[in-house]
Amino acid sequence: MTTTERFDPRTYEPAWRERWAADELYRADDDDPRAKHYLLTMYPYPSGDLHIGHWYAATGPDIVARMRRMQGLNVMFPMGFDSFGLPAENAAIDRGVHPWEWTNANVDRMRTQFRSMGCMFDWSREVVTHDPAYYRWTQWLFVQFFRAGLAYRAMAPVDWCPKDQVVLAREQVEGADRHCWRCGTPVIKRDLEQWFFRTTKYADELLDFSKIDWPDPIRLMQTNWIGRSEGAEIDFAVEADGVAPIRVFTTRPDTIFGATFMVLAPEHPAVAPLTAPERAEEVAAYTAAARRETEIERMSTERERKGVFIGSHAVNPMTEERIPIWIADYVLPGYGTGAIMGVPAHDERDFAFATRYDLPIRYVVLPRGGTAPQGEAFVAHTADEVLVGSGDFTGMTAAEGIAAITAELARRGQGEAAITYKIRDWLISRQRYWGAPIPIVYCDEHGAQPVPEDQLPVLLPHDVDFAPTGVSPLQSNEEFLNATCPVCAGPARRETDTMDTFVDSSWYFLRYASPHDEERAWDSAAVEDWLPVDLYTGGAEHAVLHFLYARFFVKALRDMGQLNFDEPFMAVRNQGQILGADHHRMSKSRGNVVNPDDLTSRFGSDTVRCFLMFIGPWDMGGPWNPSSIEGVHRFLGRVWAVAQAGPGGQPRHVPGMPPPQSLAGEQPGSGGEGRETLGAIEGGQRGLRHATHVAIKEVGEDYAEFHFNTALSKMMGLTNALGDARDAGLAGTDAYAEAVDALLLLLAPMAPHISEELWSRRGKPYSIHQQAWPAYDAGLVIADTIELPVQVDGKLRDRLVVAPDTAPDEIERLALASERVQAHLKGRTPRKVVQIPGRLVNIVTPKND
RNA sequence: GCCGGGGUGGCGGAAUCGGCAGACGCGCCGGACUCAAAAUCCGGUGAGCGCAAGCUCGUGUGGGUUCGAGUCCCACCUCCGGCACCA
Repeated sequence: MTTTERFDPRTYEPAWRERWAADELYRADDDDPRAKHYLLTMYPYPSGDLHIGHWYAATGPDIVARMRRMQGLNVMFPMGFDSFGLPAENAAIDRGVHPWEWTNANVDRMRTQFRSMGCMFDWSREVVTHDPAYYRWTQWLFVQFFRAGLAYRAMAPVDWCPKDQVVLAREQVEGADRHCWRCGTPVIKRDLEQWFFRTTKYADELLDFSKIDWPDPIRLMQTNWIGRSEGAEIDFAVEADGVAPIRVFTTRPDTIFGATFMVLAPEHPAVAPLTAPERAEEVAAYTAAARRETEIERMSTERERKGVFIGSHAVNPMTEERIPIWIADYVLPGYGTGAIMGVPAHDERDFAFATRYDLPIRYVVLPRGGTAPQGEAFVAHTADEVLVGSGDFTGMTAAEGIAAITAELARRGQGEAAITYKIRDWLISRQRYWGAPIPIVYCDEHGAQPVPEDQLPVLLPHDVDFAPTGVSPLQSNEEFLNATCPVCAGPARRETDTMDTFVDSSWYFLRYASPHDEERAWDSAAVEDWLPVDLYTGGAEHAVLHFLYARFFVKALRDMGQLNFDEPFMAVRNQGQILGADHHRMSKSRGNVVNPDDLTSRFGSDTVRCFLMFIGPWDMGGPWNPSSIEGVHRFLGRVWAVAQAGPGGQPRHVPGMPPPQSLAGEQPGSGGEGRETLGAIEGGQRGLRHATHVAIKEVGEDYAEFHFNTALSKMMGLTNALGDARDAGLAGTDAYAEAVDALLLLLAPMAPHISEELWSRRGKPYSIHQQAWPAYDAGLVIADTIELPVQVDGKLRDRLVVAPDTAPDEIERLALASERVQAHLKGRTPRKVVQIPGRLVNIVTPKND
């Protein structure tokens, strides 16, 4: 060994990255005999530059991937780009750059930036969704969905973003003001013919999380989004010739005796035939107003619960009473049957409506022995409510009433038990250019026909007019428009909408298994070997978008016989979001985006990685505050020093860093007596080995649980112990060498460069990233002595230092013998002594008086 | 309004099958080195009282259970995220 140079990551980091890449160190081989392990982190949208959030999101799973590989698994950790999407098209409109050029330039730049992170991505499997070699198969999948009846075209009231000039999926409309997820503009409703995927078919199965290990918040969000409600559908006859009974949905059939009116959504098909002539004008005005109103305007009138009586009556099948039929926009056309029975006594919305329009309110379910409340609806529903004024059903509990009334209606053919869901089918067509064209042609004779599979991909034409007009730019290209009907070979028109980019990302994780296959979307053997993904990481903001769509895709493809598993991702972990220093989401417009390049050029990649992992719990994120990055850099500098300390307690001088041990053992009060690690050093090599093996155990456990911040703090602890050991003259010992080797191996996943560099300098075989993960010795994890706190009445009064296996009787004797304990006992005899083995002793004094 | 997650030193955060609150780091104070500075190293650092030994208080607020509560229970306050009239 020669004199250690100054710690400067810039001198070795790029060289190691080049060597790893040249050696294809991270390539996942299909034929590798070790157990396959598929670890995936969400691929990014190529917006232009990598920002600090990308680093944060990728470093966590990279650490786990590296550890798993050291633990002997054949790990695949791929990366790619979700490269279709609106920003590319907006760049074309704003700057006149073609989306193809813009996107390719961004992908190239971000790929380079990604490589500077030192992640173990297997770039040989890269997937880029705007590549025709990829979207060919996205289109092929659409055709399979179409043939399976899971893709269909329908006229529907849809959410339309007036700024982006495009329809949106329900999942892409956010907030109380119903704004576009991308640009924030409030959406409006339009009736348009659109393409849908039949996600509702899988509503029930999507509620089943029993096979997967996902974060509770995501499971809850999906469960709420799917919104399963059990109840009944009930037919109400109407007093009008030739009009069928109106079917309502309710979760509370037990309250039917309190149904004193009916409300239809303004869009309900029975409104027209049931509107009395004298009410026609008012009904038309109300319906037109409801159609015209934006969601914001509807919100502002939310509490008013306005509606119009349409002049007809229905008959309550239980009371046989005539009840008026109203329309109101608080009844939604797309949920349930678009019609409700109004039970004002037991529903707050119905109550407000009945109060406004002076409709009868009749309480039919009450607490046992209770009386009707005044001025409010009674909506409680527990085992303690009973039916009143409900004919033969009076006296039943609410639960019994639900079952009995549903059964009676079914017996009469007037209803049945029913389940409804909030989830709607996924609207996937977009009136934009930069996406995979929907592979459909329209023939006058044969209607919508899928493009034959051997004609895929339907290529995006280069030459179109990007100006947003509300119809797809593809309509401006005549050559693209004209097609041939696959049935009759006659002239046909091509579909010009493209697919939602979430379709691309609903199967990209399958493509990684065989990314270069030109014959099919994926090689079944490879997919069966690698899939499902063992562990997937990404942002929780995709809870009801990507995370739900991907599950739908896998279930649908399973039923088509294309896949043999039920869930795409066996385990999911969500990272938190790094916010700007201003506590707002990072965005170019806010100017709060942090560029990692500035940091890496100063501190190197390892420091930035470690710092990001040290900020706090990985799933929490938080506002950007780089103030403590220097501390993490100093830590790596200490690792650099202790790993290269020479034997004989004479650490080498590090140029630029004065010898840190210059005071050791000479200056009172400066030798580290206050250090917690001193106990370890006093125990000599055994103490250092104890510290080493505790670290091996705990760092491994922390990594596996994504607790990177505490893992790093424990490695700091081991490094400090090494510093003390060096200062105590242990630098040449076996225990010291073992501790340094262990520290480097533990650090390798988080700081891959410095660990490789120091490993190499210690003359160890290349590469540290191919070494086995260290094992700990359980015997060495146990300390020689433990310190037991001694409390009197729950307050700390003294400490005992004993061997871990000291008998309880002996501990009690020692505790009671303590002078400080005796001082607090003041001669009293303890009432009892509580001992928690290995944790503490508490001496309880007699109660006063 | 409904659902979910949080509130711990000056700061980021540790510690929850109830058991030494504040690990680790930042910042700050003091010291070593230096002509000086930077860098580095060593020590101190929750608050109050005390010369000290030590004592008291202290995890959003108010109650409770317990030998013992940041952790459990009840009632609140507050911040963040999700949903948006779902019958």
